[in-house]
Amino acid sequence: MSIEFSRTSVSRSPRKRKGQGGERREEILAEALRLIGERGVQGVSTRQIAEAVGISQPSLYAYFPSRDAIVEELHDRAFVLLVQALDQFRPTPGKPLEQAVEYLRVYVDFGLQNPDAYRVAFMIEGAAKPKPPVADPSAKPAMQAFDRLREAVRTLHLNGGAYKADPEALAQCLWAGLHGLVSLLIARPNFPWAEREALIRTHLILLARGVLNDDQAAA
Amino acid sequence: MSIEFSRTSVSRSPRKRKGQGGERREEILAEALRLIGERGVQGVSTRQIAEAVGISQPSLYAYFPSRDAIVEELHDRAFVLLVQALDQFRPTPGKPLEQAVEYLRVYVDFGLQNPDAYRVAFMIEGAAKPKPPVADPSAKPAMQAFDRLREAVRTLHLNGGAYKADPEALAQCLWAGLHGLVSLLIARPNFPWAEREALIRTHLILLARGVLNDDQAAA
Amino acid sequence: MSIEFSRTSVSRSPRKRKGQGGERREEILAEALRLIGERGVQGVSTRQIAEAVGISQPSLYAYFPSRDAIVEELHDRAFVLLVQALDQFRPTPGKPLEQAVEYLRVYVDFGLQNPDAYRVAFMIEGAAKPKPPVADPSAKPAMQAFDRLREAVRTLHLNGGAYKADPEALAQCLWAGLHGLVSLLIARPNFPWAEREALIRTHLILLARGVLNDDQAAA
Amino acid sequence: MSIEFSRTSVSRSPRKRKGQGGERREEILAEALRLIGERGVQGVSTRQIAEAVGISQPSLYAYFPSRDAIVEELHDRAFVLLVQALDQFRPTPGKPLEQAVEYLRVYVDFGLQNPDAYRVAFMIEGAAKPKPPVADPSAKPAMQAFDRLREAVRTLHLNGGAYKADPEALAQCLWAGLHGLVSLLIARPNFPWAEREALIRTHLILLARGVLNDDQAAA
DNA sequence: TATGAATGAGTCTTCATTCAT
DNA sequence: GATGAATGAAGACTCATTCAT
Repeated sequence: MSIEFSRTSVSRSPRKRKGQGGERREEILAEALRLIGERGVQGVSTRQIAEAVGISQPSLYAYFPSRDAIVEELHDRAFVLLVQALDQFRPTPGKPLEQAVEYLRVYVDFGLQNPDAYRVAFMIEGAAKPKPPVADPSAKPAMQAFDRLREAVRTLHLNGGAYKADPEALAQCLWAGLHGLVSLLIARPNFPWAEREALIRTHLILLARGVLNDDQAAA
Repeated sequence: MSIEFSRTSVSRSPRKRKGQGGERREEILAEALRLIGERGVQGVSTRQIAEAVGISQPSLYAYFPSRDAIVEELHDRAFVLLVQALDQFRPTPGKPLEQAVEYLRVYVDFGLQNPDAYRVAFMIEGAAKPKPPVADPSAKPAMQAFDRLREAVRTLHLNGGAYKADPEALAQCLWAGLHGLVSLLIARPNFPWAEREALIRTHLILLARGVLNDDQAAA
Repeated sequence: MSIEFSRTSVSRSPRKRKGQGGERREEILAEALRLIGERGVQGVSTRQIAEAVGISQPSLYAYFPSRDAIVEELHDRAFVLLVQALDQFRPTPGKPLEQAVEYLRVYVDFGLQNPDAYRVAFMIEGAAKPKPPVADPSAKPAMQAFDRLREAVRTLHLNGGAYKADPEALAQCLWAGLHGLVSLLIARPNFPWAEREALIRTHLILLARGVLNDDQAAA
Repeated sequence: MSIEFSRTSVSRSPRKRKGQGGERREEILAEALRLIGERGVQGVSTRQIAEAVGISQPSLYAYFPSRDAIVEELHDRAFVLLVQALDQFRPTPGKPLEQAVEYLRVYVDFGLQNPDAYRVAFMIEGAAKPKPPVADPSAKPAMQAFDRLREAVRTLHLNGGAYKADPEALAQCLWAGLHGLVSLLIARPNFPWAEREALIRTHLILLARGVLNDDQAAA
């Protein structure tokens, strides 16, 4: 699963061999993401992107107003992809906990299979710009992604029992737990990790059970 | 709790008003850390550090052979500090789980009280340099920090019961869980987090219980 | 005779007032050569070159990948020019020795009329980089220049008599003799040299006769 | 034959182990010369010299007013050494030409055995400073060295016959011939030189015969 | 005699961006 | 759409030198 987007939706007529509006744009995004994966967000320059795409440096500015705009778009798209992946999940019948583990696994797999996208989405140590908080936060793809986790928590409890802890907090714990594993696996590939499959499964069960049985936790 | 070390407390002779050997060095490290917290590792230049300290750019090179050496020292120091914080923990009598929560809380508090240090230690999206793996990895402070978590898992089980899951994997899950929360709280201060105290407590209980009762998890 | 090449004469379209593709490039090379003549290879910086050309420092890098690339191009061009000069020589009828003197005079005149080029070609005290020896050395312009001297020695003997000494060694002596005079005249303009014309003529006759009559030398 | 100087003449009392006035000075000169041989005149910094000697950078300025002063002293000393070498020559009985060849050989051997000194003396592409011509040029060691060659020419002709060419010009030709070979052998060690012994001998015979028989040359 | 500290000027090079074409 | 040319600002780093100690 690579991070190429709905290039199908834009246009079809193969008039020009190259360029063709949206395609170039996609190409730029794809190369930028690839390079970011290789060298980190700050390590990628417009020069490098342009060269990788095969266009001149200023030509980038025909598609994006600035370098940051490229990164930002990749950022947003990554969340869209994550949401898509989560939404495509269809649980296999079984115990709620197993279903939850399967669901969380989608998150983990997304991160591990799209490390570049995940990096761009969650791991850029940006200038921590005090960006004016968005008017409608839920509109931002980032929030949509978190919504899924919130729903997951609700679902778990609908099927499993009442909870005591704040469900919002529980969802945030879930997110933190997932993010911790994914980000460390991506960022520290040389760490002497335990066998990956067992590690992930152990982690997910730990998290899911924690959410499911939070009544005991708060006790 | 700032990232200054005892070595500053040693120098005695107040010969020079400025500089005084190690002081300037500490000052450089402190300002560098502060700036990194503000702008990210890659966003800080030697120029900025020098200006912040109040010395000329070349003067930095009297104390450090390169910019990376500064970052590396901050990196190592951060781990040392973390280990120190963990080692200073003295449990209050009580249930093992509560003690564990208290212990993990040290990790979280360290990260939240030293966000810059934590950033430098765990959140730099380095070029992922394939640095030749160190001869004795356990010597690196980074590993020493993880050792504490490994011991924590062992302790939990000594007091609480046998486990089924790989204790190494469990320790890694613990780390991932802690890191996820700390790194997100640091990196996304604008996120609509739940009330912090409750959030942290919920998270730590979730993790500690998960480790303590992993026998059920693997069941 | 300046060190500009025919490639400048090709570009035709006077689209841009400045730059115009190759022209800027030639300008850079010309100014660099001039400055090197003034201050030595190591004494010239990209700043100075850029200023002399009237462009910004970074603009140099649109034409050359590095400072060394400029020097290298000047180096190679100097040899090309020397070879061209030697190849354009057409002997006036006369005694072989006189013809040889005329020919060697071309070498000397080239050096004295293009002191900067000669400096770059033969007198740069490089880091003596152990540059990996080129695969086909004869391809390098430097070798082509020496080939001309080798041929000169052969020609002298074809017309003049058999020799005993190694003709390769003789050619090298010739080169050394020529280079000694040219390089000293260039490098030590303040030395109380004898009248230049007489000096050169005496030197060239000495060398040519030495090559022509080497049979006696070895005797 | 290395380029250490009359350190004997300065002081003898071995009071201080190190330093002792002149010794440090000699050490500095020696290391500077060595480094220049390795990296070229412009490639050597005061930092490197100081480090090689084992003193601090500013300490150099206790012995020399500037970096250039070090180079200049090395320059002058090299000439002194060359003159010494030439003056120590004692001809073995034999033909004048053979004696001349032996004498010129001293020059060549000096250069090849002291390439660093020779470099500093004759091959630095200095800023070609328009140094105000010295009041009494013959006082400068450089001139003294050339005097020896002038005498050599005179001696050759005293023993061998009258000459037509200007003896001063002849001496300069001799110098140029010698310098050309030595400087090229030093500067281009990778050139495919003929067997060195034969090359040198051929060259010297060529030069000596040229001077001896210049009457024919001018004919 | 020696030096630790410091620096202004300078090194080469890369950056994101603009503009006329 | 696209680009060749250009640039101000900044990047890390080295230089020879000074000065108070």
